[in-house]
Amino acid sequence: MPRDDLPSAAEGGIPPETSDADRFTNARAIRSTALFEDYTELIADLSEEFGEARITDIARRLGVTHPTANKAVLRLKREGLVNSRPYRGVFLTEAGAAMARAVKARHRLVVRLLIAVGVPAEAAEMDAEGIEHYVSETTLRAFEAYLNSKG
Amino acid sequence: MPRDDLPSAAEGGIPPETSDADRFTNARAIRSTALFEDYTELIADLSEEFGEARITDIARRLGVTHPTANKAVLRLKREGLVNSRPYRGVFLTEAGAAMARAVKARHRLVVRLLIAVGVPAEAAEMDAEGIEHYVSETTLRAFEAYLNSKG
DNA sequence: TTTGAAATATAGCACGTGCTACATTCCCGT
DNA sequence: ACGGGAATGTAGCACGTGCTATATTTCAAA
Ligand SMILES: [Mn+2]
Ligand SMILES: [Mn+2]
Ligand SMILES: [Mn+2]
Ligand SMILES: [Mn+2]
Repeated sequence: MPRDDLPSAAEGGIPPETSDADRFTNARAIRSTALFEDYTELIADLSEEFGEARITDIARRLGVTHPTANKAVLRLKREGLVNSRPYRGVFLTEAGAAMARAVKARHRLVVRLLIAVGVPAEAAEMDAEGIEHYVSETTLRAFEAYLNSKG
Repeated sequence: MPRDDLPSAAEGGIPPETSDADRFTNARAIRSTALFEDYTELIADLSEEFGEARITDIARRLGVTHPTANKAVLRLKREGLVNSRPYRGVFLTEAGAAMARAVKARHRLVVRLLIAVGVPAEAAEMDAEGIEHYVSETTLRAFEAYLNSKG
């Protein structure tokens, strides 16, 4: 039977529109896609710079070892985000390229917003790498509106 | 030997102050502490509401199963952030309470900042749950300054 | 054309973070 | 005081994300 020496968490509160659990569940879901977002964005950058994305370059840019990058690329492949053949470069699929575009746009917008509210550029760049993944469409549009309403 | 049919990533660029790898490494480090931050903040909330934090309540608020919460609490304990005895509640240590205070302050500040730049309250609450963990001290101070410079 | 160093791949370890299934303990109502 | 349902704990699975060590492949210089 439920305890009742202490007030139950289930009773006594107006049911909030968004429960705590919803927020945390949302954050967990995003956490599991954040790595893919960073990879696709990076692969897009490398492809533009060098014409292809090599495992070694991916690993060095991310600050991980090659085996880690290689394993991640296999997961990206399984998810249909990249194409790759052994000992060759990694290339984004259409889905991967679409993700890369979205992530890059978000990344830039977050940095711009942070700088606009007075965050030093250095810190803005650093923090944006994590923040970007958690910014919803709604928030993104608000950032855009805010930046447009300025100089 | 290095390829040279394509320009190497190592050459040809001014060494940037903060490398890409630094940003990603920083984000990875934060990701590994984000869960602890959410737990300590939540345990502080439950302790204030009910006088103690029970595993079941923690699990329900986070939207995970009890075994998951239980295992996480064991990790928190190992890290010296909580005290707990079998079949009893979970209590923050001084270190845990300090973390909870810092995280809660950050959480609130992030929500306020988001709302201040025009993000709807609902989205601000949702996004802040992920964003909060990646906001550095520098950025935090910038947020404070920005909010003080407003009504 | 041979060959060796760089690049890439694979094997296997550690640990985190989730789950389900099952065991144990607690404590309220009777 | 005791019986049973709720709470808590534990075992074990899956998979992600990192690592080191080792094997394999590629390609440009000799
Ligand atoms: Mn990122
Ligand atoms: Mn990014
Ligand atoms: Mn959080
Ligand atoms: Mn929080």
